[in-house]
Parts: sequence; structure tokens; C-alpha cells
Amino acid sequence: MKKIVNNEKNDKHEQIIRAAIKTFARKGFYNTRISDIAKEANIADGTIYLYFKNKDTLLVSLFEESMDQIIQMVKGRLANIDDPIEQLREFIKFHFEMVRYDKFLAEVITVELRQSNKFIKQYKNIKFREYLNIISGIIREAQAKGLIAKHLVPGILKRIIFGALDELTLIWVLAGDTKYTLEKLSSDATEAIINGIAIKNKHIGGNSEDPGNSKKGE
Amino acid sequence: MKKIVNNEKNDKHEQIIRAAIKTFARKGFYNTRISDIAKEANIADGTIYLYFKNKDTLLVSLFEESMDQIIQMVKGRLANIDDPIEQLREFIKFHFEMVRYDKFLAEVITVELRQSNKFIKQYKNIKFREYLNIISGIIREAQAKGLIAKHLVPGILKRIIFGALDELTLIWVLAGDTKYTLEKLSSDATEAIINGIAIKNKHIGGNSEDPGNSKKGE
Amino acid sequence: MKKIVNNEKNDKHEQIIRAAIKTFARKGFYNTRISDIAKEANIADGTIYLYFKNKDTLLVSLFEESMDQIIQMVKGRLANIDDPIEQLREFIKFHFEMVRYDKFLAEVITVELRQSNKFIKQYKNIKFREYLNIISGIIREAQAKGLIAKHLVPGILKRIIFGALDELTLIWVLAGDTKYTLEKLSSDATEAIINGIAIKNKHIGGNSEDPGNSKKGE
Amino acid sequence: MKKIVNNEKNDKHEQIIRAAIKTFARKGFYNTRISDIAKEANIADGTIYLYFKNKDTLLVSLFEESMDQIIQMVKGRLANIDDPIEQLREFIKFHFEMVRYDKFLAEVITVELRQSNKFIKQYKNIKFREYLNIISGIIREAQAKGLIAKHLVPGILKRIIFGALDELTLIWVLAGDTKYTLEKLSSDATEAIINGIAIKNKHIGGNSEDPGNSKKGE
DNA sequence: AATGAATGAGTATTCATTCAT
DNA sequence: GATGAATGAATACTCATTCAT
Repeated sequence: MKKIVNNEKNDKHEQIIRAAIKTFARKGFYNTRISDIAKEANIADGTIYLYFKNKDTLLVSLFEESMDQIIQMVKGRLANIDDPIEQLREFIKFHFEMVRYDKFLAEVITVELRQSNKFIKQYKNIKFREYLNIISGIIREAQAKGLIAKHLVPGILKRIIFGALDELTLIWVLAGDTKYTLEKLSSDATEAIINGIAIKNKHIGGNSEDPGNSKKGE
Repeated sequence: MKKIVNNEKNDKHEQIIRAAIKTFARKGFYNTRISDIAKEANIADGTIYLYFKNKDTLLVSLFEESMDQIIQMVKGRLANIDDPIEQLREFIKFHFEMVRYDKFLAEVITVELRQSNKFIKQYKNIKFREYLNIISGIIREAQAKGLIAKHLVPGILKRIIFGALDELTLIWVLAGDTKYTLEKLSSDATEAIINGIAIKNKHIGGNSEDPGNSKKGE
Repeated sequence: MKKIVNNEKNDKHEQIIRAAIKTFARKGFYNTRISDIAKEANIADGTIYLYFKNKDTLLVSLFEESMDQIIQMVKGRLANIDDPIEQLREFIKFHFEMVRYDKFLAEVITVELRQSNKFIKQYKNIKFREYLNIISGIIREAQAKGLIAKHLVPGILKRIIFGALDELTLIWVLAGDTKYTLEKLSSDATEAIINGIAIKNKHIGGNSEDPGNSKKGE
Repeated sequence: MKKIVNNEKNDKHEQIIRAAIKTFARKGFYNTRISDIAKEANIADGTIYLYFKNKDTLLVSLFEESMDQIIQMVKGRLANIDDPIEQLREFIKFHFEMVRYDKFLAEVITVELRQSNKFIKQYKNIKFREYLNIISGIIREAQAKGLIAKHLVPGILKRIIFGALDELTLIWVLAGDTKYTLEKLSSDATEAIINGIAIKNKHIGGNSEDPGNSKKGE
């Protein structure tokens, strides 16, 4: 399994995108110099401009192409699953597999995407919307099957879910994966999202059998 | 009720922070010039440096002072509530009230905080951690009372919850509050987080009584 | 008598224009770096941008302000002269006095003005047209008084006259004033322009009394 | 009659020179990219360097080869004329014929030659001097025959004449030949240069028979 | 304290030129 | 000979920061 943005032709375009992902992850978009990327890619500064109009465009291309690959992959994963709730579990599982598989890309998307959406002119970010809409598609299907209450708005739920996954991605890529395993993040996220965090029949006035509670994990 | 960062002394320090919030919200940290802020504050560029060491420090101060106020406020709100689940409901309610109350600040925090955490040297972001730890404190309390399963890690849950709220905040501040009301975001978030999105007794093999399902809200 | 572009206030604007004139004269507009001008003016590069939008604008300002001064001066000179032919003599005399007085400026105007007219966007060069129109004004007046044949078009004659003066200016500024004196250039130009080069009554079939003819002066 | 720079071998060298003339005329030397010329010539950028050492050399070659052709042509025209004044008339006539015949070349020579003379290192511009010396040759001959006063210096007169022709060429190529016909420019230039602009016997204190004088032609 | 003119380090981008194919 | 991808030196311009007033 190759890096996400990595079609067979190992060309300059690809080489530059990979170098940009790595460098943006390390230094951030605004603190990355074109010359940093060029050095990382072992090419001349000017070469980057043969493949990308400018620095903004490079970031946008990076996002679009990466999201495109990711979307293809996750759609493939979901294709054979019927139960929407199971699809949602698979989506979450896939999300964290992606994060492990391409940590630098995950970091760039998680840290830079908001800024880019807002401050790069004319960036409509179609692919990212498409990714989110996979979630709302699942939700709508689940609602149709009576698995999710209809008064919950798919457009809101998709953001709640993505927001949760995104924030967990953030701490994992920033922490240097030392604190929590991706498996733990994935399973807790899955449970919390699908079942909620509250124990059902104790919703009001429940009591604890296990008062011992260490500080660990805050 | 004054803007969050607004202690009684209506001084230059305050004036600059307010101008910075407004300008960062509009143009983003990296695209904002010190002169933009000075102009917004109706002072000279140089004056900013009498109150803040540099541009980075201004952003950090803005975050710390704002979070400090927010933390005081939310703690006050939670003080009289015993049930941790109710505290969580109140926390979420408060979060969106804050967003409405100081939209520019919400936008800056939501859009700029990640970047800042990572790329502003030596920024430890104690206050933001404290805000998050209010959530994990509630969770731990709930776990102690048997309201939340103990195998869910508070340090993870707090991020799931914050991530969800943060993402909803983002769409509201960016959309110009046209699509969803804050009340709807708040109530859906509360329900999804506390109860989860899946209908309990239909978890497996449920069917839908109401197959009609509009596309709206994606 | 101060340099042409030199109003009483010895400010940065003025200082930069003078430095630009000197540097453009020496190296040409396209081969002059902003840093060359800044160095010549003993200021920082950035300071230039406090006074001029960009390099193009600096050149245009230089032209406009210089021509403005020149136009005022020549109009003053012509004001007390009635005979248009005498006005024309005075104009030519003045032109070469200017050249001597501000050689660098003369060089910039003569060498760079054509390029600028054509390739600096939106440069309409009103002042230069006004300078030329002083000549056509004189011509028209002379034609009204029967001193210049009416079939000669003022708009063409003004260009013939300016072209001649301009070309002579060029060789003088480039030659380092070694070959011909400005007085000689001025007097030959005056005579050639006003009387033409041909001896009148020998117009056809004249013969030469003085066949000796050195190569000098080619 | 082929374009001036156009010897029988219709080779790449020629092709490049023609493309350069067209492109320099349109965009100016400094604003023309090698790739612009290559595109105009339908060849690869690198090919230009097989025929010309660099961009400067290309411009110089363009001038030298063009002037060489022009010189041959004008010498042929003058060969059969005895009267130097008639030769001068023919020279002027030829000059404007050239302008019409190869407008792009005329534009390049008129607009770019001064800059090149001064700022392209080691460019001696022998051919252009030779062209000018055809004029001074005629003048010297005329002086020998008593047709032109000997106190007028041929080296100055040639510049006066060329300057006048050059300036008229400029307005014609830039105006898109809308304002004056080349014939009018040519005839007025011829008359002004040979006879001067002043009516002889009215040189002092003349009066006008025709005070009506339109503004047209300024 | 407040100003804002001046600074000059920093960088995205361009483009003449090269050279492997 | 032709190509055109790659190079990397060069530079206009920006803007955080300083400091004399």
C-alpha cells in the first residue's frame, strides 16, 4: 500500500506533493518556504512552479488529490456493508487506519484545512465536502431504516462525527502516538458516537460501583 | 454583558485585544498586519508594542485571557449543578451561548487555535487545557457515580466532545448563522453526545417506520 | 538654480527622485535595482515604497514632476517674446540649457521616455504632450502671422523639431560632452530648423566654391 | 519584396529574427521572454540558443542584419542620383517606405535602439552609424557643391535629420497610422529639413495673409 | 505614553540559460 | 540539430519591529 497521493507514475508532481505534505506537517503552511519543499523533494525551487501555479495552489492540489484517493478507498470499504450502523463503524475504523497509514497527510489536513478553507481565495473544497457527505449519506440511510432518530439532522451529525474524529486525529498526530493507541481512539470514538457516553438506565441518579478513579487519561 | 475579554479597565490593552480578535476573525492571523489591528483600534502601529511583545504574543494573550474569562464563567454555571450529566448538558449549552455572545472570538479560537498550538513557539496553552479538563472532570465525576462507563477514557471523551462542539461552532461562524440555529446545534450535539446517535433497541436489524426522508440538511 | 525636480522641502520624496534620476541615467530603468536607488539615496529599500507605489510609478513620477518644472520654466521664458520665430529660437536655447543644467535628467528623458510611454501601463504622459504642445502653439501662432507656411502641420512640425533636439541631446549626454558644445548643437539646430539646411538660391544645380571637405564631424 | 531581414535561405536563424522583431515590437525587449519568441517562431526555447548566444545578442544581430539590408537598399537608391539635395529627398522618401514596408522592425529600431546602444555591453552599433553616415556623406557632398552652408557640421546635421525622421516614425508606428499618412510625414519632413520651416522673406516681422487657422493637427 | 517614519530581513516568483535525451 | 524540463540566481516588494520625537 503506497502513500495516499501516489499514483503509479512516480513523477515530479507526485514528488512535490509528498515533499509538501511532509514539510507542511512539520512547519505549517505559512512557515514553510517554497525552498523547504524543493529541498525536501531534491529539486530546484523553480521546478515547483512548473507543476503548480503557486504555493496556495500546491496546498489545494494536495488536499484535493489526497481527499480524492481517500474517498475512493472509503467508498470501496463501505460498498459491501449493508447495515448503516456497521458502515459508520467501518468509516470510523477506516479514518484512523488512514491516519496511521499517512500520518503527515493526516496532520496537514487536520491542522491546515480550516485555515485554507477560509483564507485561500476561491477554494471551494469540493472533495472535503464529499468526504463529509459520505457520513451524512450513511446517516440518512440509517434514518430511513429507523436506526437513527429522524429529528437529528444529518448535516449536523456528520459534523459532530467528523469533529470528534478530527480532534482525536489531532492529538494522536501531535502527541507522537505515545499517549493513546489509534485502536483505543477508534473504539472509544465508535462507542461514544454510536451509543453516546451516558449509561442508559442510569441516566438520572445512577451510582458508581467503582469509585476508584485514577487521574490517568485526562 | 460585555465582550468576554473585557475587564473593567477599558484600556489600550483591552482595545488592542478586541481589535485583534475582530481582525484575526476576518483575515486570519497570518494575513493580518499589525497595521490592520492598529487601524481597527484607532491607534498607532507602535503602540501595540507597548502592550504586547510581538504579534505571536498578542495572539497568545488573546487566547489566554479569553479562555480565562470563559473558564470562570463556565465554572460559575456548573457550580450549582450536582448531576454530572446535567453539568455536561450545561457545559454544551454554555459553549454555544459563548459562540453567540462573541462570534468573532469563537471564530478565532476555532480557526486559529490549532495552528497556534503547533507553530507558536513555547505556547503551552494552559488555559485551553484547563477548559478541556472541565469536561474530563465532569466525565470522571460521572464515572465515579456510575453514569458513564469506566472503560471510556476521560482524556479521549473530552476531545470527542470538544471536537464535536468545535466543528459545529466552525460551521456556524463561517456560514453566517444562516443554515442552523445555535439552539438546534446545541440540542443535537447534546443528544448525540449523551445518548449517542443510534436508537438503542434497534441497534441490530431495526427497521424504519418512516421511510420518507428528505435530502435537506446534508 | 537648483536641480529641476527640487522644491524647497528637501524631503525623502525629492531625495528618492534625485537618486532615481542619477541611477536610471547610469544604468537604465530595467537594469536599475530598487536597492541601487536606495543606496544612492542613503535610505532603506523599503522607504522607497513609502513614497512610491512601485518602480514603474517612481519613473512616471520622475517624468511628470520634472516635465512640470520644465514646462513652467520654458513658459516663463517665452512669456515676454512676441515674435513666434524668436520664441522658437528661445525654446531651442532653453532646451539645451536644461540639458546642461540637469544632464542626468536629460539622459533619462531622452533614453527612457519612449519605452515608458509604450510599456508602462496606463501612463498617458500628459506633461510630455504639454511640452510638445508649446512647440505646436508657437508654430500655429507663426502660421497665423504668416511666418510659417500653413500647409505644414503643427502636429508634425513639433515632432520634427523635438526629434531633432532630442537626438542632439542624446549624443551630447552620451558623448560626455566632448565632441560638440551645447552651443554649437543649439545654434546648428536653430538654423537648420528655421532656415533649413539648403542654401536657398542654389537649390537646384548649385556648385561648390570650396571642394575641400574634411572628414571631421561625421 | 520580402521582409527586410530575409535572405534567400529561409532558415531558423531568419525565422527567429522575424519572431523576435514581432515580439519585441509588441512587448518591448525587456518585457519579452525567450519563450515568447520561441512560441512565435514555433520552435523550442532551447533552439534559439543554437543560433544566438543570448537574448542581448539576438537583439544586436537583429539590428545589425536589418541595418545591413537597409543600407544596401538605400545605397542602391542613391547610386543613380547626382544632386545631393535630391539624394537627401530620396533618403527621406526611402526611410518612410521602409517604415511602411516593415512596421514591426521600424518600431523595434525606433523604440529599442537607444536603450540597446547604451545598456548592451560591447555593442558598438557599427551598422547604425553607417546608416547615419550615409546622411552625412550626402551633406558633405552638398557642402562641397555649395548647396549646404559649410559652417553646419555634417555630424550634427545627420543627427538633426535622423532625429526628425525617427520621431515621425515613432508617432506613426505607435498611432497605428491613423493620424497622418506616411506621405504627409515624408513631405513635411522633406520640406522642413531642406527649406526650414520659416518663410524666407518674412523672416523678420512677417505678417499673415491667412489668419484663419484651425486647431487640427496638434 | 504614543506616534508613525524608517528599517531591512525575508521570500515567492520569474525567466534566461543549460543539457540530457 | 531540436527539444523542453530543469535549474537557481536574481529582485521587487512586504511588513514586523524599532526608536527618535
